[in-house]
Amino acid sequence: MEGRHGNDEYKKGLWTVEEDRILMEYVKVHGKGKWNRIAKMSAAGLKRCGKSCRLRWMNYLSPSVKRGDFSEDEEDLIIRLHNLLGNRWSLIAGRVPGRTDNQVKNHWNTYLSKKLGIKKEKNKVCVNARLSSRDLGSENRNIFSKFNCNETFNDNAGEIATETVLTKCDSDDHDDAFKFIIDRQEDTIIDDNYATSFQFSSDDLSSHIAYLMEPLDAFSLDHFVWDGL
DNA sequence: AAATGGTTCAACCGCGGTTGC
DNA sequence: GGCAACCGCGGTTGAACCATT
Repeated sequence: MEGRHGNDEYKKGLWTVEEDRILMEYVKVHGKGKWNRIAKMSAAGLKRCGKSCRLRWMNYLSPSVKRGDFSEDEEDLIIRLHNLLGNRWSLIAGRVPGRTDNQVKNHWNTYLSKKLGIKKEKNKVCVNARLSSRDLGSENRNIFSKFNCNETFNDNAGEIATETVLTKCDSDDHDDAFKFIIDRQEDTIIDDNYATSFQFSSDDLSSHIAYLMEPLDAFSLDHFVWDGL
């Protein structure tokens, strides 16, 4: 594995103008990827590990990277996306044109989280799920302890898909009732209503439940009972 | 002017996932 | 299947910069 232990073979620290020039020249000729080859090419004369080269390109040198202050629109978008996705910086950055995950993460940690007064805390969500027989065949009712759950949010930012594993942690006397824990991302705050849906799947069954989430209020729809945050 | 403390952000680290042999 | 190389992610670090005393 690269990056383990100290390695005098490669230089660390801030990049110089000359190093940037060499890296840009390499990408111009050979394209992105195969970052570890750069240092091995003696002609390049760049004593940087592949990981460092990749990061420098992705976060700074790439023409698609936007520099400068974040606009209000960008900040609004990041806040809303963070509400939905938590600290999934890469996913968030993918929806903020020109911004990298590192930029978004830094801006959140140094500015936005303070502006919003957000404290770090684990946000586990408990869901009581009541799956009817038409969703869960009687012969399958007790054999599943975990469901893959693809959760799709929909708000003004568009549709966002996330993946969660719901772990069955309890069941009561009703043979069609289950309690699940959704381990959401840290720092998740929900301050607007938004549409969301769950797509459950296991080897032999699939179920789809859609509802409008109203944060902090218990609600139920169809055969779902929401236990709140 | 110097010392100190706070902030910013580029870069590093460790880890998990993917790919290819 | 096992292994190594590679890629990408999120958390963390620390040098540089700025503000205050």
